[in-house]
Amino acid sequence: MVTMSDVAKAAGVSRATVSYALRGDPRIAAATAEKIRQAAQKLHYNANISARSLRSGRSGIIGVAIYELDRPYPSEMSAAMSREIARRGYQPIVQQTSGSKDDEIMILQKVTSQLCDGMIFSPGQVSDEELRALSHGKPMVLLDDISPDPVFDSVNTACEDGSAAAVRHLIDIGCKHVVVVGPSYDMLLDDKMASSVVGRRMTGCLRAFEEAGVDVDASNFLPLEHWDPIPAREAAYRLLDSDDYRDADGVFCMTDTIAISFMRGLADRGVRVPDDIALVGFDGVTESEYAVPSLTTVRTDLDDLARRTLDLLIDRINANVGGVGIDAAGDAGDNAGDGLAFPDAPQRLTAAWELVKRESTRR
Amino acid sequence: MVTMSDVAKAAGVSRATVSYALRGDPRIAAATAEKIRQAAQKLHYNANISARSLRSGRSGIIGVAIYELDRPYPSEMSAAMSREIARRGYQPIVQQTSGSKDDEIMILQKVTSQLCDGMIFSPGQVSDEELRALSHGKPMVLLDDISPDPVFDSVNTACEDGSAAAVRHLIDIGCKHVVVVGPSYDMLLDDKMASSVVGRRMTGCLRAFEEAGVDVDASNFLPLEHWDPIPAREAAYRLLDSDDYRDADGVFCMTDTIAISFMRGLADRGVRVPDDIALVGFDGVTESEYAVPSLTTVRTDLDDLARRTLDLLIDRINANVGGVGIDAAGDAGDNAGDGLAFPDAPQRLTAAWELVKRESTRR
DNA sequence: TTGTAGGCGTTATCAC
DNA sequence: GTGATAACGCCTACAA
Repeated sequence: MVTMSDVAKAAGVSRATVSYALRGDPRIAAATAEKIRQAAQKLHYNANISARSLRSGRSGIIGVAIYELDRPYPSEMSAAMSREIARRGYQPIVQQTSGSKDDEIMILQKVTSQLCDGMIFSPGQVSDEELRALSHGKPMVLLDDISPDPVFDSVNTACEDGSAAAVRHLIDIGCKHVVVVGPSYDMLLDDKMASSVVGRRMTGCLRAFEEAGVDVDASNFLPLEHWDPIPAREAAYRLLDSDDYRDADGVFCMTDTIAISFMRGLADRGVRVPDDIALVGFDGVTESEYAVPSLTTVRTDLDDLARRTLDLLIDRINANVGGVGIDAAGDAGDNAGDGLAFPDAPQRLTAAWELVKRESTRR
Repeated sequence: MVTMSDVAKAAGVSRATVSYALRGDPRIAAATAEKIRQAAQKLHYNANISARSLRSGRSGIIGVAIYELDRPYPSEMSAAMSREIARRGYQPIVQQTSGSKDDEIMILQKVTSQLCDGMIFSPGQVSDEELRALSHGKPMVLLDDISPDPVFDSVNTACEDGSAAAVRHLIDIGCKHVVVVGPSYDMLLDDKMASSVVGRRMTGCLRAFEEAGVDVDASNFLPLEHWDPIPAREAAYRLLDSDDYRDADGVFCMTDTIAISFMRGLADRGVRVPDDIALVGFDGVTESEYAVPSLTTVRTDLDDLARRTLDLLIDRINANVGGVGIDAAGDAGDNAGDGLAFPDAPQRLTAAWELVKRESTRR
């Protein structure tokens, strides 16, 4: 391994000078800096991240921790985040939380919060308060976190407006009995109605029903225990087999993956989409465009999502630099939260989206 | 941040004792060790990875660097790798190489080879020799790397046998004119025929054709500049529009993503699968099961792939420890078996696979 | 069985 | 402008 000392020796200067020069400190003479850069280049020098991180607390890495890397939406989102992180001059790393709480904690404790200058996290089981403790004062932006009393910045998908648009579209094309696949009707009574993704998407649906003058009951909702392909496919059988849903002619599935699996379930029974049942999904994954029939969906603009997320995160990272530098009196990060020179209130943004109309609702 | 000193103070011992105890060194008395563990637990102590890595060169992290995280196959593969890495007690991190050579180099230089005890890499543009330099002596296992003179261990998909099975299956169900989508017929003259994924898959196809007594010419191959959805969809139009392929009745696409896009292209023109044209893919992504019609495919067993990959990698990591430390009596059982302090020759394994027959070839 | 001490490569605080 | 020098938190020979 070639270290800073090697570069210093090659350039005939001290280690300190190398450090300054490579980091672009203006105090170093241009000629010296150039000489040092060339020496570094020739030796294929690369700063040791562990050493830098140990000494300065900064690594140049931004971490993305996400649930289920093997599903289309999370993986396309991670890819978009990775690209945007790289574009901002940071190194992206992605981690899979697999949905278990221990896993999420482990990842944050062991890797992300230690190694990363900032984190992008899609919280599953861990509460905001726990996250605060796990973040070690490092900046973090949450995805689709709607907790009533937010601790971190977050960027959300357009749950309400998007879902409302989906249901409205089904009604517009003439559906008389629209069924929403995902939530249970009982959800209405749940106190998480306003603070969870499913609750907010359901709220959007209800708004659309109401605006269209449609009375809603349990037969407008087909609950899904897990938002996975197999239960979603079987949900289609349930819909077809139950008297409650027999005249259903329009279905809104809360994710594209559910929609595509549901569509497969309909195909298993020979039900035609959109002729017999029209179908709308949510997310706008690539797969939705290539399905047969292609899927109408509420597409989240992932590039916009990534851009907004990194705007927030990098602002916080830069703010932290100023803060940490003066931070001689221990880790004030926590207790000074409501004080002066400290971060403003958590922001909450929504990513751009659009309803993409395709064959599954073409009538 | 709570350091080892804090734990030492809380437990009333020295830092060294804490280090030994937490790493399970048998020299520490059981009672002392337990006391230390409890103190660490209570203080929520977590070893600082940067410090550990700087001092010992080991971080407990294994990195996966892969091309295009937003495609189904790579993302499902990364997820399988992540799970297996975690199962072995390491922390997984995933990075997207995006296919550019600079990117691959950057990732290896700046992050992976520095931070990780071992790497799993799916090489795109970088040659084996360059990789050797970039690896900094850290163990690495390559995926689907078929270079004639391998430097690293690798685990491959069953390119030849899998492709042969795909083509054979199309012939078995009665296809008279099978077209392989992906490679160009000119590939045969290419010197990378034996050392690239596309070349080896093509070799498998040729074997199946030959065994079936089918004469092959350019009309059995439909080249694809990029293995992406849009060109694949358009390839279907090309197939239908060209006289060369007019009587094609069976198609083998070199990946599932190509197959599904191609199938979409056929649907655009009202061509029925499998009635008019039968279709086989390669990979076995989840999506292939939910497509309509469901896609017959050469499924790679990703769990098996991950298992074999980590068997190789962790062996090398442990061997490296033996080499680096002066650990005389160490677990020589593994590494000192053959030869001296030098690693054995690169191994090359193939992941389990199966031909999954589905609707797209049901006749 | 446990403590002491030195150093991993970098950055930051001083002098010069 | 540049160069010594001291940490950052941990690991590990060696001493006790």
